[in-house]
Amino acid sequence: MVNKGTQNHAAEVASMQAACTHCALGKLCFPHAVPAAFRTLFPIALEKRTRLARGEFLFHAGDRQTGLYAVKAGFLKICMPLPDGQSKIVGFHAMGDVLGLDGLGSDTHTTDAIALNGCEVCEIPIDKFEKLMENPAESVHVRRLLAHAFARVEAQAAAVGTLSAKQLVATFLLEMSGRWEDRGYSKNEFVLFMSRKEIGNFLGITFETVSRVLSYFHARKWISVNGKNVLILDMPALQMQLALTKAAIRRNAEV
Amino acid sequence: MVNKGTQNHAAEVASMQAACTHCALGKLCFPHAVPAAFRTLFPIALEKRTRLARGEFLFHAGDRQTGLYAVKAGFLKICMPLPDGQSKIVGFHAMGDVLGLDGLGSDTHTTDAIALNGCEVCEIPIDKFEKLMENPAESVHVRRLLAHAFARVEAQAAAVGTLSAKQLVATFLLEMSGRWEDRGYSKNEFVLFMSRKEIGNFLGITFETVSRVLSYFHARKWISVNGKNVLILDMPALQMQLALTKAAIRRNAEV
DNA sequence: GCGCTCATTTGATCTGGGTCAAAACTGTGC
DNA sequence: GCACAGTTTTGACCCAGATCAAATGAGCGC
Repeated sequence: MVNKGTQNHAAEVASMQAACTHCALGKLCFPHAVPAAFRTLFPIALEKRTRLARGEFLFHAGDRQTGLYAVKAGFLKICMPLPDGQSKIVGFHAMGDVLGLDGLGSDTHTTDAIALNGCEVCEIPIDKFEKLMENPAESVHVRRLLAHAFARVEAQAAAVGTLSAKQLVATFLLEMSGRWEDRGYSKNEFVLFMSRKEIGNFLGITFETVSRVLSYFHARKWISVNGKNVLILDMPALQMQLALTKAAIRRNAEV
Repeated sequence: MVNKGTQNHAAEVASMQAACTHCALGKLCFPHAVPAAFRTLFPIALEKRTRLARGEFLFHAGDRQTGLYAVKAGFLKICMPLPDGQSKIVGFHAMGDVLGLDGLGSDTHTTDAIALNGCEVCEIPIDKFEKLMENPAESVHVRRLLAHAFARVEAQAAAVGTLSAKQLVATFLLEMSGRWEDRGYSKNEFVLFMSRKEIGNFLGITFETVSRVLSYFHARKWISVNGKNVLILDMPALQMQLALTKAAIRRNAEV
């Protein structure tokens, strides 16, 4: 784990309090219904701001949990190690997302968090976090964060293994679009911050299929793709893709 | 929602306190590291014990959350509604499992919970629950429950969409085996409490494929299947199935 | 710019598992 | 017991997406 900037500690914390209180992330950092109290308390508890280079790990699966993290800038992927030594990407995270919640169950991270590019990440050490949790208001807040994360992953699990390749890619594009929109950027034009291989790994299909589906959407003029740059031209057409569930599941669903 | 036995309320609560304090479920109810305090507090907060017949809903997706539930007896499935009106099973639950955590994020259930057979379920009303959460010890406990649920679903999401049909069914059998073992029953001989269709829906494959894979395992004498009765004859052979990840993902994994 | 590596696209073929069909089995009500 | 509906098994065939292959493009160090 990288750990820069603990040299000038007091100054750092002071500047961070200022930085976070007026932070551009605002409600995005710990995004759901942040109580004002939280935003004032949280920066005090923060001790480190970490920088990661592309490919660096924020934490490893199996690491003892030392803190919770909020992404300040850059992108990370969350990878679940598989029994055979490979790993599966279970999520992508950007500015404003909270990482490390998976460790709260067992004090040990169950996933790797890896920077996709240069990242800046705020950390709240676990002991400070636990102190914060003695305050019922903060505790409710984190409980909601966890429950949201849980519901989101459950929905993701339902989608994978149910949808066809076209539907998966369409869902993925719409999801990315929504995320950019949430962060105040265009929902129609954005940059994919991960490779086709990583998309394929995440969606459970090959990168060739990802590429083919993108080309297919492009040919229909639903999107325009140029490398990692995506322009969404016909959002409704993409949404329409989701209307029909893979027949296999449809048949099993009549339970 | 069924709601029996509120007539003789005081007596019920009293008997329940006795019942839960000495409950046969013991550590199984809210299973992870239950603090003793919890077990004594929880029954007081419990107000209802609900009985469900096969096919009845404990709660519906979209329902406002009124409580949390612990399964006392019987089996339930958790279903996620899909955009096209079908639904996907995202989990099966038995004695000792806690249901309804998904609602804590938004006060609204995101899934249906449906009884697979006659069930008995304990309920803790949400207001009592929130009162309980003012106690930091209880709040830590629930945070751990949530984080565990999160990590479990994340692992499930990684498996589906990564594994082949044989691996999925093998994983499923091993998972069931482990659950029965946790509850003090044989890990080698148990009854599947759901239909092939439900297994298929859960794993994202057709029920025909589920049936074929079970026959395949049976033919190899790794298991013996007779309807819903399963006898595991060669656990290592099943575990070996998991050693190799579906090549598609293996290739994407070299990221 | 050049050479190298890695990412992406596209084409050609193959296959696991989906689809369709039918028979056997199981349970339940009468 | 018998009739009926639902479940499970098994077989035959087919297709979406995996696999294999090859060409093109993009990024980067020198």
